[in-house]
Amino acid sequence: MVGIKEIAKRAGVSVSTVSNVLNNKKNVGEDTRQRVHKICEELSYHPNPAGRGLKSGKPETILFNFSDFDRSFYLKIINGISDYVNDNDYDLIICTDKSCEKYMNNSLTSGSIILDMKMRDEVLNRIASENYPIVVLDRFIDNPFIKSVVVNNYDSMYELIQSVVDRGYRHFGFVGGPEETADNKERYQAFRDVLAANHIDFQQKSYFAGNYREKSGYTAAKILMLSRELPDCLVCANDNMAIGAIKAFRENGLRVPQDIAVTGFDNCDLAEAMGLTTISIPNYERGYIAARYLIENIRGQKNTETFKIAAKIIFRDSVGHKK
Amino acid sequence: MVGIKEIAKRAGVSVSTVSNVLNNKKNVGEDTRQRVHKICEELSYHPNPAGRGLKSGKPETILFNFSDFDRSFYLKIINGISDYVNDNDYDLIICTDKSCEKYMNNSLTSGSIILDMKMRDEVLNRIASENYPIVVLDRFIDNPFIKSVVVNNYDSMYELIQSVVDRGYRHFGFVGGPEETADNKERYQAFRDVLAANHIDFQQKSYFAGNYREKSGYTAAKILMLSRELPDCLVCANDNMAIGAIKAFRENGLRVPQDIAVTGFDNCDLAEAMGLTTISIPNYERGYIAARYLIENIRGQKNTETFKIAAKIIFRDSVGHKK
DNA sequence: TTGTAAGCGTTATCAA
DNA sequence: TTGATAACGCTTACAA
Repeated sequence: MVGIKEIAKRAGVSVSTVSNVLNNKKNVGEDTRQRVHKICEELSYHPNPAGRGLKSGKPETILFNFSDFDRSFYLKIINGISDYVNDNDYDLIICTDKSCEKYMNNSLTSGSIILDMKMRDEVLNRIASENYPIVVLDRFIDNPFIKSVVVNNYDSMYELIQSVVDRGYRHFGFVGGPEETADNKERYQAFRDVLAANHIDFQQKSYFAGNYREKSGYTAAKILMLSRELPDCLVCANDNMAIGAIKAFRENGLRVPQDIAVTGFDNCDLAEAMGLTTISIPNYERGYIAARYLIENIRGQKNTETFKIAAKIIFRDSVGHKK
Repeated sequence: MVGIKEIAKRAGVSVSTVSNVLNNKKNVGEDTRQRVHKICEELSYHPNPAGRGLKSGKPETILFNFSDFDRSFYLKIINGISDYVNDNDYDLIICTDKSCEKYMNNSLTSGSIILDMKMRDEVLNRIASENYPIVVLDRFIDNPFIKSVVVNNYDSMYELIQSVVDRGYRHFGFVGGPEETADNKERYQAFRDVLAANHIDFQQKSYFAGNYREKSGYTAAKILMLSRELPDCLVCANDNMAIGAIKAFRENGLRVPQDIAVTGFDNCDLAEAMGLTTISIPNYERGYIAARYLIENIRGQKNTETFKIAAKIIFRDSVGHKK
């Protein structure tokens, strides 16, 4: 592995001069600069971030952490993060599991964006500091060094369900996501609040606990079909589960929306093809904004007010009009 | 940031003892071991990989590099890599752009899996070495330290097109991917070879150059519809472009497959919903296998024979039977 | 304008 | 069973 010493030797200068060239310090002669650059080029030398970070603690790199491979819109979030980060001359590394804690220190990365729910709040509270800011997606943490970027789940879900009620639907089922997650709680609460506001009854037996995966929506629908009376409309806390439910209904000869309407949340790639009524989350923008706040905070700003992203309701064929 | 010194001080021992505890050396007293572990726990201390890598050069971490966010099956590849890597007590970091070269050295990572075509062969040839093995996906590099894991594009495409010919189709169009990529070349070659074997004429004007994005398939179809005579079947080098083409056809009132059949390659999420006849690449397995070979080579094996993954043909409604 | 040397957090060697 | 110390690749005072 070619290092700074090798470059220095070949250029006939000291390592500090090479370092100065690479860090664009002005105290170095033009000819020396040229020579060093040329040699670095030839040997395709890249400073080792390990050595660099160890010393200076300013590793122009940020970390993104996620782990749910079933949620394909994550790629859009990564895309948004990646674009902002590149435009601002930072690097991005992504970790997909708990081991990312090892990289969350300011000799390797200068801040993190966290999406993985497996990363506990308490751990983040311990790691976040004056010189290691963190941005969390889809949850709220009250900490002066952690900024939350969340989707406005409540308002958009409220509006969607109210529209469905306006179309004449009165009997609802609900398939929830992981119960401890903030977004699931808000989506469910909005759903319940609309029903209450419209004096519509909802029984606990019509609630199905899922995990945001397609399979769990499929299973919920199968169970639902065993019951005596089907609801008019099955509200799902995300698209994957809604799609699973639609598949189950169709397999059993039920028509969507004539026999039962279905709604989702996310507007994933498949939602359009399946004709699913859902709520569109601007994922690219979400990543972009998260990266922007993180880098601003790394650069000294202290903005940790929670940011709420607006979502957009999209009506498609999976909901009709009930006379 | 809490480091080994802090732990040593609190435990009343030297840094080397702490290091020995953390690396499970046997030359340390049981009580000392316990005490050190307890303190690490309390402070949630993780050894800094920068310092560690710098010294020992054995950073149980591998790197994955990709950058095309439009290809959502990449998540499945990452999933496969992640699972194998975790099962073998390695860590995974992912880089999405050229800056990953910085992390491709054995003080930070011990090997890489490369999917991004923007990473040039010559660069990889320079980086790969005895103690930095590389696995490349979807391309072939002849280097004793680089293993290629590729999809058997040719055989599966050949079989698919022959089946389409068997169903009576005789007039073909082709939408290609980036011309320099190996997979596009093989898919196109198989296509041409089937036509030749069946004495079917193919004119250059029926070839459309795309870039694997949906938009380019859409555009190709739009252009195609301007020509006097439509082919019976439009063969696309991947699903995204096939889906773009189908959308364009439908917008113009053409029915698939009655007016024109369409085939893809990849079996992406949308393919099923769109009823697209395509070739299924086992992506999870692809990632898993790539990670397996990489880690085996890191551990001293020297297996750089090219590995070909079999793909599976899936007939759906986008191809019918031509009388 | 350039070079010397200390120090970043860790592991490895060797002495105690 | 432990501890002192050099070394890893790099940056940064500071000296020349």
